[in-house]
Amino acid sequence: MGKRENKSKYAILGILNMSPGSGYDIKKLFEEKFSYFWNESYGQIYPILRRLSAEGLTVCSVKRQTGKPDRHIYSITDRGRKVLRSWLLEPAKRQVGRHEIILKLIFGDHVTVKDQIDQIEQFKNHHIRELDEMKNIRKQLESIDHKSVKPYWLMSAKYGQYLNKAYINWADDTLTELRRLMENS
Amino acid sequence: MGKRENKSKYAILGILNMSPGSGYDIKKLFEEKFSYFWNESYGQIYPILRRLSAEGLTVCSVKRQTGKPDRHIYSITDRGRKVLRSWLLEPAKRQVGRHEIILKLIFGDHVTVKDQIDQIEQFKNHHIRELDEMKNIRKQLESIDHKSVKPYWLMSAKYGQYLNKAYINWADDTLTELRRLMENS
DNA sequence: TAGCTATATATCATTAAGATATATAGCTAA
DNA sequence: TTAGCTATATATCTTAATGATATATAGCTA
Repeated sequence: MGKRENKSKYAILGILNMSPGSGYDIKKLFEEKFSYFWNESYGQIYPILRRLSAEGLTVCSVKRQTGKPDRHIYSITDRGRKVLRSWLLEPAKRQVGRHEIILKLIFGDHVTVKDQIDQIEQFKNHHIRELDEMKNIRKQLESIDHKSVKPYWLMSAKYGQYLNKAYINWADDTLTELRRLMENS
Repeated sequence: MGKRENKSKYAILGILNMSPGSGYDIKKLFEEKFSYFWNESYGQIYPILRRLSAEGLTVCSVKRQTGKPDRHIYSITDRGRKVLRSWLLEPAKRQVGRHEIILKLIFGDHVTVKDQIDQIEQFKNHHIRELDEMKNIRKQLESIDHKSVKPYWLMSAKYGQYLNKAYINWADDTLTELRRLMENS
């Protein structure tokens, strides 16, 4: 049994709880501020916004514009806040995720060790860049001084740092191993 | 542009390249040996197996059984191996993944700090258990002595260890921060 | 004997991701 | 100057992926 939940629904409610906005605003926010740990597509956002209003969890007001399409601005309702809250209290489910790099490693007695090394190096470089971005985000966050909200954003930036460091350390470890394999062959 | 790729297709080809098997075998293998970094559902496996055979990347032989449904055993072909190989050489794409725990943290100025602490503690416990499993897997791998294949499995077990340690360390860090927040309020 | 597990294939409904369609305005580089 | 890019804004379509369920039999166990 165990109903299948639409996570996007709660993610969107959460955003609207921070401040009202349009589908376009929501998408932009996910891209700019959440992209390291969450994404939403228009294919989810627009239909869900309509459904949320139909369910009374949000209300929509239309702002006419000239030249550009009208802005549909959604705000969360008290019912919406209640639904969001009960989701926040449920234990967070872990999503397994697909770690392509590991699949390729395991299947890769099929390619050369040199090819494997290239793979891992690209992987490592990606995470070095991402770690760097995380450090910048953290620096920016530490400079602002918005009580109450700030600590949570800081924690999430740290999350990114911890993870990226783990990826990089694993890559280094694996690269030494692979280089040893290459020499002994 | 940039075609959308079906990763499951390559994952399944990779499994069949290790040894021929049925859809059921493939599912079981993913659950037993890959579940920490990759999963496949029947909804993907069976249609893809048929498609692979239609494309000449696998061949299927039927083994009649009494009482149980016939076993459809798929083997990879040379063309299949070529397709797999070219995928293995492409740079592994990173999937962003949805880190529910972070969403809940950021949205959670809405629940009590105590609730947040409970969330993070559950998260931490989950990863402590998983780290433990990883250590066992690694111990088992180190006891076997299958040249050539073993190192890749070991590297993937280490990957799990590095990641789980990062999750646990982040959780500890975050918990101290949350407890400080609770005291100062 | 009722319920659970294992074997085995198959499909269905959702959920999610990614790409594209439509339309206008403003900016920029050939 | 005009062709192309970026930004604003909504909307939809296809494909991929997940999770649940259907069907059917055998063997084990409480």
